[in-house]
Amino acid sequence: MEIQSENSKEILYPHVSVDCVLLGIDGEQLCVLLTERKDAGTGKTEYKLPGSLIYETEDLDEAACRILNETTGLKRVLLKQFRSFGSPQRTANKEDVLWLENASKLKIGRIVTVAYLALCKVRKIKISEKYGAAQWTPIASLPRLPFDHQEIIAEAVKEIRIWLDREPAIVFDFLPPLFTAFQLRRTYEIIYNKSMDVRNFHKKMNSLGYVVPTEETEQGMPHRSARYYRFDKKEYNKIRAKLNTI
Amino acid sequence: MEIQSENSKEILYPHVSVDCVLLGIDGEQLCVLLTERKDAGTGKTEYKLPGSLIYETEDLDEAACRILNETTGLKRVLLKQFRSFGSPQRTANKEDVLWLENASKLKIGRIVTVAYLALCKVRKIKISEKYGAAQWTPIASLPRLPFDHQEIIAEAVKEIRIWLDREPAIVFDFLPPLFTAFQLRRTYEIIYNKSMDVRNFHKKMNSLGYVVPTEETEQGMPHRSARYYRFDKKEYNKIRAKLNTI
DNA sequence: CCAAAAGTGTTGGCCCTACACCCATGG
DNA sequence: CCATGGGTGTAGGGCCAACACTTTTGG
Repeated sequence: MEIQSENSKEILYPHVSVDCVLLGIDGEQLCVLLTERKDAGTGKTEYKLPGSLIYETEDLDEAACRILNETTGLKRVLLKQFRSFGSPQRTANKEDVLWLENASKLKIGRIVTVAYLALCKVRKIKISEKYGAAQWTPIASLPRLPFDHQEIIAEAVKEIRIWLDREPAIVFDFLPPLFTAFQLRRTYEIIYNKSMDVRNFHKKMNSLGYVVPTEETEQGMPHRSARYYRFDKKEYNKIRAKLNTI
Repeated sequence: MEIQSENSKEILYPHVSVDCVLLGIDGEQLCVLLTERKDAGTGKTEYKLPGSLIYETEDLDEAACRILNETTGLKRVLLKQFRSFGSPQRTANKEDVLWLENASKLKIGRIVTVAYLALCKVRKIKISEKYGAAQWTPIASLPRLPFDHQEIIAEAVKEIRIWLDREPAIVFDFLPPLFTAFQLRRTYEIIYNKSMDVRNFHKKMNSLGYVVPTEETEQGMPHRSARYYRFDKKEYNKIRAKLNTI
């Protein structure tokens, strides 16, 4: 991905946007990061997916990284393009269009949006003020959202399971560097929405090779302290590389 | 998908296009359907993926169906959106842009394209003349292609395996209604690019439940005649439905 | 009767599932 | 000492991979 000059970045391309679905786990729930927008008429606070029109000279992946960075302050997060949405009905709601026209200072007709997906540690998000405050919201209790953001989120939730099947390493994006077996298991349980057998989970986890036990343990629990594990990325990549040569 | 009036169909949206990668198996090779385009300058025949700008009031899936129909005469083929391509470099080649401007009568700047994938029986394609003649070309020996069509095809080939893993029924889109075990096995071998054990393949095929033997056999072979099998879509959907309720 | 491809069974390994008890810690 | 969650082993079943011979047919 190349660095763009500030100049070329100033021209928006008002036909294509990028929206980012950032998923995270907060306690017991799968959450999505929403940013605030002020309603043009009522001034009421509403929420939307972090997203923006793309710039004239910007690649889609670049735009997604930029949005992520502007919204969360994060860089180097693995973003995956997962689907484009282009129904002419997307801009059927006049309030949504009006809001976007105010925000972009451009006449908006139809917009095709390219949706990206990323997994995050809920704690890591720093609130950037460029697009207003960001907020983690449980998937199960979303507010009314503009455009087809509801549908985009629903598709994203379906997509993470498929993605996780092919790239198991991404679960660790949900977790801190040191995590307990319980945390990892609970993460899987929340994503796949089913409970898992504790013993089988331990066996599987230990057989993987890239989830390695540390000597550290959780402190101050009212019961036996849990061991911390860490994700060994080098080992993971070694195993991954073998797969690709088939 | 709704029917559009002819009127609204006449206005093109010169910022987003849809390209279709139709894959088929011709004898021993994986092939892609390309359409002809005349080079504006030299008048030389060149090839490209079937594709077009979208119309103002057309959904992306609709556009993909339209293109498929205009190119091949086929309807009701399962098309899957698999990725969008939006590098500003896509329109770096001036010849490509010039050709598109002539074809569309519109000023072309940047274009984001949404790529679709479908599997076809090579025999079934009727040549439609709206976009020029269509031609099956082996993936292994593609000519020079405009824009980033080469990259799109490469991604499509990666994508079918993933798709096939999740939706086994799509192999039958490659095959005639009656097919031999050999044909089905060879289809898998070509797609996954590895050979398979004959006995294990038969066992697996027979255990599936939705590949059912018929009483008909291949005739006129200089050896024992092979049984024809058929795909039982009802049975497949029954099994599929069970999966989704988990 | 020969060449060429169709069709068929068995075995062993691996992985997944189901299932119950003891261990360490804090209060 | 008790309540709470952490951590462990084993047995059975299903699925996959490896492997060789007999059958049918046309020429």
